[in-house]
Amino acid sequence: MGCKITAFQEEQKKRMRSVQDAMDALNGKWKIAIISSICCYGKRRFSDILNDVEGVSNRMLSKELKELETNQLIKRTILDTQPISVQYELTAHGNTLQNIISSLSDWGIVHRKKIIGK
Amino acid sequence: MGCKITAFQEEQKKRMRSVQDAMDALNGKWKIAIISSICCYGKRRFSDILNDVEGVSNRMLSKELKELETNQLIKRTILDTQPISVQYELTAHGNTLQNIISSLSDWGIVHRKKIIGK
DNA sequence: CTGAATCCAGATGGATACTG
DNA sequence: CAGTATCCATCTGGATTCAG
Repeated sequence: MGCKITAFQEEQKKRMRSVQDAMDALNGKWKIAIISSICCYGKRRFSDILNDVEGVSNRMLSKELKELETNQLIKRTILDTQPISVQYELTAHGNTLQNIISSLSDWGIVHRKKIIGK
Repeated sequence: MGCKITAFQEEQKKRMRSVQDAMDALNGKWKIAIISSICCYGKRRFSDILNDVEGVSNRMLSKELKELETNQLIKRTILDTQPISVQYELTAHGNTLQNIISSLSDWGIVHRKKIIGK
């Protein structure tokens, strides 16, 4: 079993893993909205994002921001203000998401029309 | 509050919703693998996919297939065999996912190199 | 063979209160 | 302001069993 097609199957596995890596980086209830907010304004403070993203709690915002930072999609800067404020911006790597997000958005629009109606 | 930028904000909201629609359609632990399996072979039976997708249980396979069918990404056909067998294939709409999946895969490869190392 | 039903553990996310 | 800590409800997915 699995002789000639093994190499092909390995390719498939890698492909699936890559897609999953991408999905994981984008997953979580608020990540897309958070990225949009930051991307939109260039630089954005914690409390700004908290207002931009309708419905998110500070707990979840903090959590998702941390994950985005771990994935090097955003950069966190503590500003020397009184009281303290923290600024977030997309990294170069985070900016490469824009193509993906555009593709997903385009497909999502078609998909919604197809499934829900219009 | 929110006067001139309202239209812009509305655009943003739509965009975010579209991305989310796309993510929802692709989400779930096994969907990518299931789509890959079906896509790969063109037509595939339940038990074939169960073997292709390493680790999936029949419960989850059934569930994810149903969601994919609800989203009109795959077509389900009952074959008149004894015992009964069921064939799955991508719909035209499901095939339009290939671009998205390619984009995600490409980005995922870069992302993995960036984050994990290589 | 192709599922559906049940049970159960762990992950996810909301509400609230608290800290530096 | 920018989080952290705690508690709790819901969701997700695995194992197993049952059914057409």
